[in-house]
Amino acid sequence: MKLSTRGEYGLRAMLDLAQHHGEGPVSLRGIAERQDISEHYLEQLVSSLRKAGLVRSVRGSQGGYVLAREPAEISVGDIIRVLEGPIAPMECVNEEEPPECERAQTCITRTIWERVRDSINEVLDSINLEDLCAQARQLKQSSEYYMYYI
Amino acid sequence: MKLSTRGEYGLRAMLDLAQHHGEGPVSLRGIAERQDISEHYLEQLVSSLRKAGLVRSVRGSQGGYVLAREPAEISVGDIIRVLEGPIAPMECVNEEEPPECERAQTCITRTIWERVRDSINEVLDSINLEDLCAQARQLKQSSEYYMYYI
DNA sequence: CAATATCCGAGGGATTTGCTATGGTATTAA
DNA sequence: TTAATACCATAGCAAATCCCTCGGATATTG
Repeated sequence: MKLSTRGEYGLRAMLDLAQHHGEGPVSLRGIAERQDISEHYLEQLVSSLRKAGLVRSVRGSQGGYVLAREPAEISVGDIIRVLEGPIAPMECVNEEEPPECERAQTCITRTIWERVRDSINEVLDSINLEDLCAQARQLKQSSEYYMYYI
Repeated sequence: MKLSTRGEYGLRAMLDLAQHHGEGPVSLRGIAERQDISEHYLEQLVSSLRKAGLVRSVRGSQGGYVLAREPAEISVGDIIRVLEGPIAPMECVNEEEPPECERAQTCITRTIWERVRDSINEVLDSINLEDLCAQARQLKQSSEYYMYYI
């Protein structure tokens, strides 16, 4: 029941882009350094995000990536589902490619997994990148306040 | 973000025990046959459940396993956490063995995983074996009703 | 004693994860 | 033109995890 690093790194990269939103293209190298992620690995993740339409790329020197929509318009769920595939604690409740299962009609435990799936999606969809940016600003401010009084 | 077969099989085995609750020890072979699970593999799962105090064993001929508590007193969460380990979409929000993480104090995304973890636990803890038995009885009845009118 | 069970530890093949490596091509700012 | 960037594909691979299997030892009933 763990997320892989794809989701973790990808979300951190997207948050990084959100924090630089409006400042022009952000290079992969910059993200990789700030987030301490292998640049090459990150390339694979961002490629998925681009194909899914969550980021746009700007090629050439001084190029990089920008968010394809406003931070408030991109939910954590959008990002995680691109990088990890559809949320489903069991294959049998995969919303995109529901596999055949002869037990399907008589399976008691199945409704549990549906409820788990829905509740995860609800949480992930309730948080967007703007929320996370606001949280980051708040955290930064409170730590500066703390520094001031040392 | 998948559960392994440990959780799936283990829960089905526990449901099987709940459905035979009060009828004396149920053998692994019986469970394995009804649930179509390898008996040897099931043995390992049930061993964990026994060590966790969810089932009691009766050794020897005519032996088997019985639930250690009433079906209504055993939640799906109890079972899944024994077999899959503590629910945590990311290691950093593992409630039992929180790993050290230098980002911990400044990590924005962490709160997301905490909320996901809590919502999964909430769902799993809201369902117990008696609920599932009731659902199974209902399903059986409605299918018999259906058969009657064919 | 024989049959039926649980109990236990070791092992092992297949798959997935989390990268790294290689070697480019295409595009653009300066 | 040059440097900096995105873009692409393919391959490899060590480590971990998953999903069991195997071969017993031990306990209980009849």
